[in-house]
Amino acid sequence: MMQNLFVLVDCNNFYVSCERVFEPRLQTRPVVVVSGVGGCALARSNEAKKLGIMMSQPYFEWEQVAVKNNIKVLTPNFSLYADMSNRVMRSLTEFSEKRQVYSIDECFLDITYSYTEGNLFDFGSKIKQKIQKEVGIPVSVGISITKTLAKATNEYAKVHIDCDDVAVAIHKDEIDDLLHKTTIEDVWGIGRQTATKLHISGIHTAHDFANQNGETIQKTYGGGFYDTWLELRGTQSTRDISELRSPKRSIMHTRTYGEALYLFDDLLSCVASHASECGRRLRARKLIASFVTVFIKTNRFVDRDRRYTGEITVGMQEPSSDTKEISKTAIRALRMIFKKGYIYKKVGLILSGLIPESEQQLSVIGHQSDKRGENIRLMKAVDMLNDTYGHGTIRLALEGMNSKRDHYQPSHLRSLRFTTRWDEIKQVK
DNA sequence: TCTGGGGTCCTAGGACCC
DNA sequence: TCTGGGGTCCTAGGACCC
Repeated sequence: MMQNLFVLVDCNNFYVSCERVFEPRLQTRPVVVVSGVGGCALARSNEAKKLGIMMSQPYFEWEQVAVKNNIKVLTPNFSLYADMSNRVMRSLTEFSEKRQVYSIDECFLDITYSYTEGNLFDFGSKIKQKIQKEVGIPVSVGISITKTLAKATNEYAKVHIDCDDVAVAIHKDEIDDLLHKTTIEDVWGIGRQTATKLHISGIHTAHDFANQNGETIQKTYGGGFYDTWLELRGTQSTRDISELRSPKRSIMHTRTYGEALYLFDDLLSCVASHASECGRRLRARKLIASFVTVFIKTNRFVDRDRRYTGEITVGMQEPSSDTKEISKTAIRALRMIFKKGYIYKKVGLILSGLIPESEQQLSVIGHQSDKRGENIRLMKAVDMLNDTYGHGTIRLALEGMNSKRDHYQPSHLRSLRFTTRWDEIKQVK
């Protein structure tokens, strides 16, 4: 039987690396990209990691460290990252036709059939060099016989400096060694909760886990973990790994607000602006939605008796991408979950039951479908104007005009959109 | 004072059917 | 006086990922 071969290419400290491509002065300085002003750490340069800043750690906990060590703190520039990601992924097509873009900074290549001869380590190095040269982003490469093992191999390459960011684990002894050196929480698919349970059972490494009884794993931890168990043992699981993954299942927009929201009307304008944003993304993908989920949450760090989460999913009258319909449904949902007396911090909206626009049922005849045609033209006009003149130029009256809750992205900490905006292109003096 | 946002999948339990 | 069992679908919530 032929052995499968998977490559995982993972960009190192991706957001930070993108920033450094366009601002070489940041090359030697510790850099952290945070989720927003006063937010959590999303990406850290190696220097910042060494200073002890943890992933997702809130800014106020490391503010002192940042000041003392002259850390450059940036808010994210997602249009830049998305564009850089596309460049990386495009460069990778040369190495395999079977490619799965797993996230903005990770890509699996299935080279089972395309890879014929030569040293796999050299193959990995070639990938690394090409991406560095063409895009300027440093990557790590892990190669093994299942995707879960390729993930672990990649992690190994990142941690062990002598690997030079490339590692291969194909033969039994190599895989055994890898499993011994991989702690259980570093296994792909095993998070904090499960890791805690496993530690209690005396399972501390990937090797311990792989040597459990499969049936016990399935019974105790569930089917998802059985897949992980199989993959660590070198058997490809049934998890779908093809490029042709199912299309998007949901679209969501959520926000944590700086100020306290306690009136129904406060939440109403949040929900309305989420509806607009979700509608815009929906239309950009030429989809219509069947269900709207609304949730409202109080501060999760507050005492239990002051905490509340309301969440409900409501069907649309008919699937649609019309912001007004989405908003109407969302407000109906909000009425069902709103409780007076709580201080809300987070409001979100999720659209699901997504269907291609082209499959819309023409359910109603007469004036209603005329009206629908009118609405579709209206939404197109709104999207066009907002694309041209900026988000929020045209919005629903409910979203409010002068609200502090406007979708204001503080841009003074954000780098320029070098690759997607002519007026922000990098200038050479 | 301060603690992100956008996703997917699995499971348990209830409703309902035959 | 007794009160099956299997299957499916839906929902809420949890766990995990980046």
